[in-house]
Amino acid sequence: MVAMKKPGREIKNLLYEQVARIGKAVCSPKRLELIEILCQGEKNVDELASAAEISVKLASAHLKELKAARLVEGRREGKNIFYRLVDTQVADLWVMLRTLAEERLLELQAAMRDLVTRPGELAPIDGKQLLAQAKRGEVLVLDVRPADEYETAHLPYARSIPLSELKNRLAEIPAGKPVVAYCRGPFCLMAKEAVDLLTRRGRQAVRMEVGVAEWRSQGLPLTSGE
Amino acid sequence: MVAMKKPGREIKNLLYEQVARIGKAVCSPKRLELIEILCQGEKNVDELASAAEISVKLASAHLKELKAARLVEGRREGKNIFYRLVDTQVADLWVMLRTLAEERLLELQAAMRDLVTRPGELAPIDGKQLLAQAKRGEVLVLDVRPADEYETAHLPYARSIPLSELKNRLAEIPAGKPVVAYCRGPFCLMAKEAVDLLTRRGRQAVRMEVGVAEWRSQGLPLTSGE
DNA sequence: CCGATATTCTAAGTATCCTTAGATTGATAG
DNA sequence: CTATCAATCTAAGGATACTTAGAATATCGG
Repeated sequence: MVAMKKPGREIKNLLYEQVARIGKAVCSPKRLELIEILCQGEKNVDELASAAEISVKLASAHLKELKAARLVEGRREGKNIFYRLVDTQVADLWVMLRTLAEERLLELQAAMRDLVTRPGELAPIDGKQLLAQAKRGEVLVLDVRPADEYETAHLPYARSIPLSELKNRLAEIPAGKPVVAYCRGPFCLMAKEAVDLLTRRGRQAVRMEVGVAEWRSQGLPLTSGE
Repeated sequence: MVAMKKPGREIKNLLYEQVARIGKAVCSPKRLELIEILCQGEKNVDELASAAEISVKLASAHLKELKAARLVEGRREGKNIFYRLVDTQVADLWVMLRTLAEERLLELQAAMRDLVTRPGELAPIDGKQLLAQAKRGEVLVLDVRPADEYETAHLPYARSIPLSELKNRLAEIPAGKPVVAYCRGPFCLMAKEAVDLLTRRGRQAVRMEVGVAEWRSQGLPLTSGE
C-alpha cells in the first residue's frame, strides 16, 4: 500500500527524528565504549582516547556527536576539556542497552563466556548479600580501577587498589580473607586480571561483573571520596 | 596519542559491536515508529506499513533489521506474518529513549508543545490518582485506539471507542462526566483529535499523553480482553 | 609575544545505510 | 495446477557516516 499523506505526518516525522538522534549516538561501538568509560567519572579527551584505544582526533569527533545528542557535556579546565555524562540516566541507558544485547544476542553471550569462565567467577553475586558480607568484614571488596574513578564513586566498604599497583601492594590484602574484585563493568578486563594475579599468589579471589553504573541502576548505594 | 594494542582489545571490540547492533536498530526514525506501533500489540506488515505511512517493502526491510537485533519476532498465520516485540523490555527501551530525547532536545520540546497546548491537556496527569478517580466513576477514561489494540492491553476501567467511531457513538459518553482520552503515546495524534471533537460537542475532555507502554514502564497495571 | 600542549575544525576518501524497483518465495482459493 | 496475495530477496543509485590527515584555535608558561 502506498503511503497516504495525513495531517500531522510532518510533525510526527520530526518527533521520531529527534528520538533517532539519541539512537544515532549509541549506534557506534566506539561511542558506546566512551559512554561506558564516562560512567566511571569525568575524563579529558586524551584519557578517553587512550582508554578506548583510538586517536585523539577520532575521540574528539565521537564526543562531538555525543554532545550534539546531549548525552555528554564538556568543561574546560586550563588546557584540558573534561567530559562527563549529562546525568545518570545516560548510564542507565548504557546498562539497559548492554542488558538487552546480552540477553538477545548469542554472539555476545559466547564472547562473554570466554571472558568469564576462566578461574574465579562462580554464581552471579547478589548485591545486597555482598553488601552485608562486606559490612561484617567477611569478604574484602576490591576496586581495581584507577584511583580517581574510585574517588568519584565506589561500592560501600570497597578498598581501592588500582590494578597497576596490585602487584606491589599484595601485603595490604589479609591472607585468609576471600576477595571480590570489580572494575568498570562486564566488558572491562581489569578485575579479571586482578583475580588471575591474586589466585596465582594463592589468594581466594572471584570477579564480580557489575561496575558502578550497573550497581546504581539496581538502586544500590554508592560512596564517593577517599 | 596513537592507539596501542593491548591484549583483550579484539574481544572488547566484538562486545561493543554487539551492543551497537541494538543501537543501530534504534537509530532510524521509521524503525522507532514501528517499535512504538508494536508496543500496542502485534500487527502484520501491511498494517505496520500503513500506520507508519511507508511502503510495504520499506517496512519489510526495517522489520528485518529489527529482527536481526532480536527486538521483534515474526509469526506466520496463513498469508500474513504478524510481528510483535520480543518482550516488554523493548517497550521500556522505547520509553527510555523517548524520555531522554524529550528532556534533552529542545527541538523536540518545541514540537511537543505544538502538539499539546491546544485545547485540553492541563497539568500532566498522575497515574495512580487517575486510576482512583476512574474506579470511583468520577471520570471516564477513554481509549480511542483501534479495537484490537484495546483488546491486547488497556488501562484499567478504560472504555474503548476507536477514534473512527467516536462521531457516531457520542451518545455512549455520559454528558456530565469529564473525559480523559489516551491513545498510543505522546507522539500519537488520535487522542488529541478525540479531545478536539469532544470539546466541539460541548463535552469536558482532556488528553493524557501516556500510552500503554509508558503506563506499564511506570509499573502501573494493565487489563486485557474485552 | 612566542612556543608548547590540548583540542577542535575542515576536507576528502572510503565504507555503510536508506530507499526504491523488479524478481522471487510461500500460502491459499478455485 | 494456476492465479493471487503477502511478504521477502536482490540489486543499484544516492545519501550519510566513519576515519584519517592537515590546518586552526585556545590556553598556559616564560
